[in-house]
Amino acid sequence: MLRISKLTDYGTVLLAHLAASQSAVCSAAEVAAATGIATPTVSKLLKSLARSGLVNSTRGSNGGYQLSRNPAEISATDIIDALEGPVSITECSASDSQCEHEGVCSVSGAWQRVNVAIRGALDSVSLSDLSRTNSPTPQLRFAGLQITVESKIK
Amino acid sequence: MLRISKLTDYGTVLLAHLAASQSAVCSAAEVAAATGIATPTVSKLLKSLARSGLVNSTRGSNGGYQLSRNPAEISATDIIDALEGPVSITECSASDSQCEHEGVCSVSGAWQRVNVAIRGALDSVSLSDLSRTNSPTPQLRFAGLQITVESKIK
DNA sequence: GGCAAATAGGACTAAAATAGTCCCTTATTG
DNA sequence: CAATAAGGGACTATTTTAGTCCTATTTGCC
Repeated sequence: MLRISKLTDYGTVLLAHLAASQSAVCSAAEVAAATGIATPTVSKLLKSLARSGLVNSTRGSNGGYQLSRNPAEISATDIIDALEGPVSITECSASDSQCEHEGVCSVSGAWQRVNVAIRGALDSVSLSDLSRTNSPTPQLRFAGLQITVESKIK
Repeated sequence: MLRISKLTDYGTVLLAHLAASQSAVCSAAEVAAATGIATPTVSKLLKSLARSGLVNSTRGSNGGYQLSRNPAEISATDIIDALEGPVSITECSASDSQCEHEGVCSVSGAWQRVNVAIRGALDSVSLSDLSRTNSPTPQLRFAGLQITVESKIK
């Protein structure tokens, strides 16, 4: 339902923990203990985050992970790109189009506007925003509809 | 990956067809024929759209569906809400929270900003925007990253 | 009245994406 | 050279999404 995956949400929690640890090197096991997320999952996520350059890894004894840059310089877009691939609101891929409806579809064009706008929204939120302590979740209303916005991991 | 489901994309195509049919009543079968989407699927989607009030239905012989209001007054948010439930970027539900990580999670708060921003973006796009004829899909770049934005049904 | 055309609703199956675990390899330190 | 920790990937399980089908109800028309 237009939402990020659980793993991406977990990933944000991990990054927030690393941000809080202020450049100290944390092992996957430490992060798992601190966040309550299962160790193999933490391990998997940190590996992905390392591959995409959001965290630096050190191998060997006393090794672990640390943020590669300042939390203020890591955006929600960066995190989502790292863990789910590039944000794109609709699915079919330009290169190997397997869509049977070519020539009939009258839609496609304007989803781009949506996509750019969403990307802009995501760009404007940084990891430091995301890791601020949890104020009591207000119930927002927007355009008359209730918006439920909670972290999976609350 | 932060994308709308295929069914929602189909739904948009159906609505675009109804918009093009200028208030004439269209049966599910007609719409299916016109769009190339399988009849049972079209039927299912139009039922949902009717339940959420985006289209009006007439039963019986010569019955069918038509838009309940002007295409300019139907936003992307309306469509997504109707077919996927309310937009919310993270998952856990306020009422029956089953999240095991309570008290540990430092994140949750700011996803709200993201969510409101996304909702704003979606609100700014109407069905009439979405159904404009398909200009040759440009390859956008945004913040250095390639954005792939295509309709599943192209 | 009776038949045909449509939607309403929901049950069900199939397919795909997501989540989660585990094993083995490689690097580093003491 | 033993212990610690990340790297990489295979694999399974779970959940979500997609898609189909069946039966009931409503309406128009002959």
